Amino acid sequence: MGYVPAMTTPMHTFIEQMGLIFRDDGGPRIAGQILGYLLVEGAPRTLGQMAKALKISKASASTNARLLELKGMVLRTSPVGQRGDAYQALDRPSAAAIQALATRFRANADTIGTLADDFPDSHAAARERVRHYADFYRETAVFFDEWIEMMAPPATGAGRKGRRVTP
Amino acid sequence: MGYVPAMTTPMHTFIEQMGLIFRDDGGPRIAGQILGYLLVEGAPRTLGQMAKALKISKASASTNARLLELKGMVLRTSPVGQRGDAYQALDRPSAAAIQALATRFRANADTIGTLADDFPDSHAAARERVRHYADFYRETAVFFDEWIEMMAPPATGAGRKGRRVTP
DNA sequence: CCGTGCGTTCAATACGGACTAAACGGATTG
DNA sequence: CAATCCGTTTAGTCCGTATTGAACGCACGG
Repeated sequence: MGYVPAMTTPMHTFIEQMGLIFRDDGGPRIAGQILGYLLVEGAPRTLGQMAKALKISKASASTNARLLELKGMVLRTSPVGQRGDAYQALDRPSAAAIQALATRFRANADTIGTLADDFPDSHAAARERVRHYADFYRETAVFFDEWIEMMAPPATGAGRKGRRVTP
Repeated sequence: MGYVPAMTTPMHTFIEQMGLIFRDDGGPRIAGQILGYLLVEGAPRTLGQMAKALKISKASASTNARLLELKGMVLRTSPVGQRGDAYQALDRPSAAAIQALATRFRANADTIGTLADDFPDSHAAARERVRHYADFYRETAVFFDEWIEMMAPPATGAGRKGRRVTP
């Protein structure tokens, strides 16, 4: 089969960049590319479509799409009258990312705080330092939550155009 | 050489946990351990001390300590009358981490926003979606900055013992 | 029932990056 | 200078994990 001349549209560049960003965040590059692809497409896309468009295996598409779903950045739909599932980018994917960050921070705060409680009195100063550290984590988690809430107005006006899809 | 019976204090557990947290954040495990160690110790410690305490090579200690310094989570001091440098945990290491996060978000927002501008009119809807995405990044970065500022009262009292080392 | 299309799971591979030992360079001390 | 003592650089190893091809399970359609 002949070459596709590797024509690179701005959309391609964006998708590639999303992969890099995701990678820098410590995640799989391909998950970022899928998110980018779904953002560009807008409408739901199947695993087969992703695989072909991004030149990856179906297995990789499946794994990473489910990862995105787990992170709450992508919605999985199973439209009636269609063979398989389909995935679709959410309006505000990064909100879910922040949410996850808040959760992790809270968990870290708890873990560290508990450990600090075990410090013996001989290390009272260290115990204080570590507790402060844990406190910062916890307070930051709270702050994140407030930010999420502020950005996603649930009902009371001020809510951009983001209408809520009644579940 | 004889075994050290692997006696594990709560402090050790904390240090180990810091390594795991750092790893989950996508960084080198050892950098987290160093930060944990410095938090426990409180006072400045040299590369040699870190290497021995954490059972790692000097090279690794050097590399990861400098990484922490780069991230602004650790302070490098060169006390007069001492042979080498020493590192010391900052009062609020995680503030620097958030700061870095804000910077990355801003960079991401810029990159994505620029790429979106290149989208042709045939993809106007996608362009809008991507722009929204970039906007969220940017606004979140601003929010992070405000949070940092709120947590670190710059001059007006409350300034703990953190005197500034005039350079 | 068989054949087809789909998503997931599994074992194997490839790749990247952490970590190390050893060499290097620069300053200090006798 | 010679002898150390540091910190950094370098080249190489090792380990984790992303990614894949192939096998599997399942639902539908003939």
